Amino acid sequence: MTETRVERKERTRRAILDAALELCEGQPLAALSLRQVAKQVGVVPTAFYRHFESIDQLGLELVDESFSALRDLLKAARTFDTPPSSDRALFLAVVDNSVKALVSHVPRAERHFRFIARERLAGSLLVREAVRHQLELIERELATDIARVPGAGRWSADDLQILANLLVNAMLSHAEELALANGRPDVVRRIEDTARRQLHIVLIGALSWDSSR
Amino acid sequence: MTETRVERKERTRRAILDAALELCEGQPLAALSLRQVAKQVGVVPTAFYRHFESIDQLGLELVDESFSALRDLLKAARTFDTPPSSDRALFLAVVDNSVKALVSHVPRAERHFRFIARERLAGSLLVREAVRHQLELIERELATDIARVPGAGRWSADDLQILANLLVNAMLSHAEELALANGRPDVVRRIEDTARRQLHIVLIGALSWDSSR
DNA sequence: AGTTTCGGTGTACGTGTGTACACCGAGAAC
DNA sequence: GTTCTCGGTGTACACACGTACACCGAAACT
Repeated sequence: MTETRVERKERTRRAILDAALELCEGQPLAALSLRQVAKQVGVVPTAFYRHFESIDQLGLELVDESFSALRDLLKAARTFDTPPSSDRALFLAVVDNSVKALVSHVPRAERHFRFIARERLAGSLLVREAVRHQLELIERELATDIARVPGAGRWSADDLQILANLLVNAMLSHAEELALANGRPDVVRRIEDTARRQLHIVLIGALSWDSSR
Repeated sequence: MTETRVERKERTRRAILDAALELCEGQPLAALSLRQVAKQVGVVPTAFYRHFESIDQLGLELVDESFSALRDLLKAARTFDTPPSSDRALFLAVVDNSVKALVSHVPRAERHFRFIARERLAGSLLVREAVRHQLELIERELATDIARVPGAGRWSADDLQILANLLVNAMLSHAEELALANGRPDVVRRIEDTARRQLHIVLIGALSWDSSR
């Protein structure tokens, strides 16, 4: 009625995305059928094609959705108005901020992260590549941020990349655990603590690491 | 003929497991149909039930198969006839041995590891739990081995667990990369190098980490 | 006011699915 | 040599699937 046509279209598009995300819980996207999604939305199967040309395309959409907020959040966690002076203090602050960002954001988009965890290695080729691409972006952004800290000269470009990879992998595995924690406060706190300590260990190791060894 | 009945049964059982593993490439186990597997084996669909009561049970079998050799290999990589004297030298030797074990073993069971990577987070509840259980065993075994090195007193039980978790997660992500490398020698070498450096960084960090900080 | 656009409908078809059931035939047990 | 066991067969059914096609009706455009 008072609803314009594009609004209406956007609404059922969202409904399809949400339905897919919900029906996916506990099974991979590939095991999901068009008809299940359509039924959940309350729409006839063929209507699906008005919005997505395949389940795969829907998957790509969900991947983008899942990462868009997170990447900004992580980058923000590494920018300071007045950065700590020593390398060590700076790193510890970055770890704290990043872990806090993760712990606060993941539970707010739990279903999305469970989706990512599932599809990262089990999804179709296209979806897997999309996830991998996003993770590489995060890794690269982290590497360039690390390269900017005053004492970063000690690391070669190779080692920077490797360090960033180690950090992102650790964060990823904790994000996956968080997404499976169902927001239970004690579990979340334990994961948070583990993540912080692990990242500390890594950065302490990195600080006494010399690429020209 | 010259083939006994149990031999024959074991043979088609193996054929079913292999067929499942092969058909699984690029899709999750849950998206696999009984009939596809049966056709691949060259057997009528209902014959499947003579060996497994469900695809899920077949999955559990594959999980056990995948891990049984690896765990022994990793434990062996941490036992020395004459262990190095300093903590640091010991750790570096352990890292080298473990990485070598991984790099030599994973490509020999590539399909199994791709299977594990896929099912670890995307499989059915039962399969996921089986994988998680195996990983926890590896983690625990690593933690007790670390606890035995002379200078391990510096770490609390908590921190030991956390350290082992960090190491296993790093190894896991590299094992997954290896399994996807399709044995391409340059890629394998790069992964091996990355893994070794990352584990070094972690252990250097751990060595200058004090639980009572 | 008349026409076009387009999200959603309803029907219909061929195919693949899990599984129930009766059956077979050769190796094992007696 | 007779009987039993049991891996594998063949048929059959009800169901869910993806998708092609013609159609509808209201918003959007002219």
